[in-house]
Amino acid sequence: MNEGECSAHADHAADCGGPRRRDKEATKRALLDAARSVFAERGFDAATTREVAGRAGLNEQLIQRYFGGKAGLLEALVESYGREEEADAASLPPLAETLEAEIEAMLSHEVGRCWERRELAKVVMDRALVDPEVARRMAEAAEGCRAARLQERLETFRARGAIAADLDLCAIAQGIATLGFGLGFLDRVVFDGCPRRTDEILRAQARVLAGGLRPQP
Amino acid sequence: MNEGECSAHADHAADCGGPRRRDKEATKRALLDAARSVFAERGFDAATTREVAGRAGLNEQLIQRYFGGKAGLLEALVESYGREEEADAASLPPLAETLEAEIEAMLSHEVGRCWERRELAKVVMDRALVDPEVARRMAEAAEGCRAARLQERLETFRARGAIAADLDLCAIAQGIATLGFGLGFLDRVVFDGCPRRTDEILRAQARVLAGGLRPQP
Amino acid sequence: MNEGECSAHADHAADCGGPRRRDKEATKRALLDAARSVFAERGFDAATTREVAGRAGLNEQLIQRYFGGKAGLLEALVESYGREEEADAASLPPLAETLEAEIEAMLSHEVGRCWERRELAKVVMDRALVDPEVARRMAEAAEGCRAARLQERLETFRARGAIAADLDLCAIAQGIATLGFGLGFLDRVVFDGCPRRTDEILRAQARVLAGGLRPQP
Amino acid sequence: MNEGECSAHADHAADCGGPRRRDKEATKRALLDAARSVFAERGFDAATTREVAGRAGLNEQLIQRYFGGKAGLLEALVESYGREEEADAASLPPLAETLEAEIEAMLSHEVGRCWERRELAKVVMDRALVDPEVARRMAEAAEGCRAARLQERLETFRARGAIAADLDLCAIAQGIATLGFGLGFLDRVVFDGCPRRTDEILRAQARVLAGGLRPQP
DNA sequence: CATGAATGAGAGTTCATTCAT
DNA sequence: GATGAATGAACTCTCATTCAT
Repeated sequence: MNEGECSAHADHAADCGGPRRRDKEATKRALLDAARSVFAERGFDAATTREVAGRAGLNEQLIQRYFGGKAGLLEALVESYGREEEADAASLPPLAETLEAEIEAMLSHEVGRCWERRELAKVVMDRALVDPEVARRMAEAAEGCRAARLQERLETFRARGAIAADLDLCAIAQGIATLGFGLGFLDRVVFDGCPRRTDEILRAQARVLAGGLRPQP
Repeated sequence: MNEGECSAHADHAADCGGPRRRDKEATKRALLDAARSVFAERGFDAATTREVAGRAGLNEQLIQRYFGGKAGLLEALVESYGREEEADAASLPPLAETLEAEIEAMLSHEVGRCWERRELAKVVMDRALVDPEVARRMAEAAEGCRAARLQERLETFRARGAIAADLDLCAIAQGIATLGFGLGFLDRVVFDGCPRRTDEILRAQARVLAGGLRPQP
Repeated sequence: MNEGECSAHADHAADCGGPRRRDKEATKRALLDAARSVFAERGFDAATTREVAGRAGLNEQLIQRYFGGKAGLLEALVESYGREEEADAASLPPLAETLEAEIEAMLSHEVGRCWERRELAKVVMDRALVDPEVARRMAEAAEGCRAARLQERLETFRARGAIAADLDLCAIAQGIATLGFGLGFLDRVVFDGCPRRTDEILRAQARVLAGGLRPQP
Repeated sequence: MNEGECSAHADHAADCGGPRRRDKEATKRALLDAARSVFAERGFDAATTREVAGRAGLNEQLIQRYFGGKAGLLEALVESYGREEEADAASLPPLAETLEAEIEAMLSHEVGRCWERRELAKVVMDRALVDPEVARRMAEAAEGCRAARLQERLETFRARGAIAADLDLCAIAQGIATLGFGLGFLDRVVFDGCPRRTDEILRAQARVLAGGLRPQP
């Protein structure tokens, strides 16, 4: 509680040089963390600023100060969702050896990411259901980042002759992206599905899809 | 109770002279219709019983009387979702000629149904995000009805020799079901995607999947 | 439930000659009994007509029909309180042999009556606290019936020379009446006092009062 | 907190310029005063927090803030009743010269106190009628404070030889306490009796009781 | 900068009652 | 005559937010 002055923030201890420096950023981050957690648990509308502040161990008033209110907190979270999606698209694993391994890896990666970001994803989906603007941004992240990147990678395989020339890779990439999100977010996060079962489904799909993409003799 | 006297009331229009009174079933239906609409639009938590009653053209208190409150209204909707899913599983189109046509038809059928039931689906998804019990029931409906039926139909095709013997059809059916729901509910309903685009994706997937399922020489 | 037609009313079976005769009076009585019980238990304001009707096994609407509403039910109870007080004043035990025995008997009688009528007394007191008109009628019953009767009996003892001539028997009778009601209603009914303890107090007071009333040499 | 700055606030008059704000203790006191008044007037159940806040000239929400709701306000009042009873028992007038004067003084003191605390007493009695726990606490205050103190004083008179040795002074003290409360609260406060008449009754009782307590030759 | 005090709006629910069957 | 349906009013309480210290 009272070791120095920045002790409350367990992780990003960073440099607390000045007597009260950087508290502002740490406070904002603590509020966002708490909000993500509370919003995910209760839904945005049912969540209260009191609980958010309480979970962050901070005064309720700071939400007003730093985010202009509950809505501002949400906006910041939605923004961070978009940013993380972009960041993630830039850090994909290297291309796999075979097409089947590649599809499996992409699906698996997507499922894993949905799980890691499950709180944020729940918050954003919760709002997307009622706020078209949020839905638009969520769709953009899905299509612009995930599907686009996926398509690029499939094009590479086509260049190697592993995929039939007459297929609409854009549509196929979108289908696979939708499947990945469906498996990762809906089945695993929302429906609390068994991870092993998801893996089986994912592998079966990868095998069939790879088979279907291959140029037929 | 008996035929005649306002028995239909499909769209609670005041088509029987006086203010639509003294018809318990019609009243309940009107409230459920209004609730589905309002809950889908605003989300359950943000929706108010006042607006539900207003949209139904009925007194707010009747929600308490017939459903025991706002929560009872929701419960009735969630129940009706499950019931409709079951009913739907019993009224599928006949098997298609080719495997590709079959997969395309099933995906298309699922997408269409998601669109027809979009309000109810939004309401249930909205709750599934915060209430594990609702999530469980939603998952059950998806797997028990959709995927199971799909698997049966694929088995028929396998019996005809159109599908390789060593494939895990259960996992594949689940994957296709997830894809269908993803395309129908997420892409079309939530993300407001273009119907034609969804169709293209759906057809591309059907073609690739059918190709991949076929016994390889 | 269905033995004949008047089976529901256990006590006043009386003559149920006609097919539905006397049901009206029995219904009113059943409602009053239930109301007395519910009002005493919860207080008038917190009691609901629903519970009253439920406890009587009758339709809520009959309260409106027969008593004009919840307030009418109360009015009927307050009236019956006054009537019972009067009736009681007319059926006192015969004069005791000694003055001490007489005072003890009167106090004891009052305490017993408070206990028998405890529900009704609670209802009336509950209203007397907030409604001056009810308070007036309750005071009238106390003074006009109890104290007046008590004074008469003390006068008889004075005529026999058992009470000093210069005492204000009216004031003394009122004091004893107040004591009796205090012991019977407050101590026993409201404060749930032990009956034996009340008896001891009552006997001690009777002895001291009788001693003090006796003409001093 | 400290002296100066609106420390008194005896009658929440806006005597410190701005609208009586930012003074927690004064706010709580004003709410309690208003609640006592409103609850006494209407009864707890019929009273509304709106009227309490209105009479205090404060926002309704502060009742939630400081007392956790309407029930908390009541609890605070019931507690204060117990505390005041105790405090009062510690500040009795000195022993009178004669036994008769002593009994008269005690009765008179009790009646006076009932009158001063009439609002609070009505509130507590109102609840004691329906809440056994409140009744228990009220009985405790009556017996533990009033009767016990009275018995002590009578013992002193017995030690002086003014009271017969064989009398049960505990029972007699309880009887006199009940009489005092009956005269003060029931007759005067509830039944709105005439103060002079109460005095007459009280004096007559004191005379008779004193006579009866005296050792008989 | 940070915090306790204060506030207005509004939600769900309960209740006694009136309306028609 | 009796019963279910319907209704408007009101209440307590919660919440996000603004005001001052």
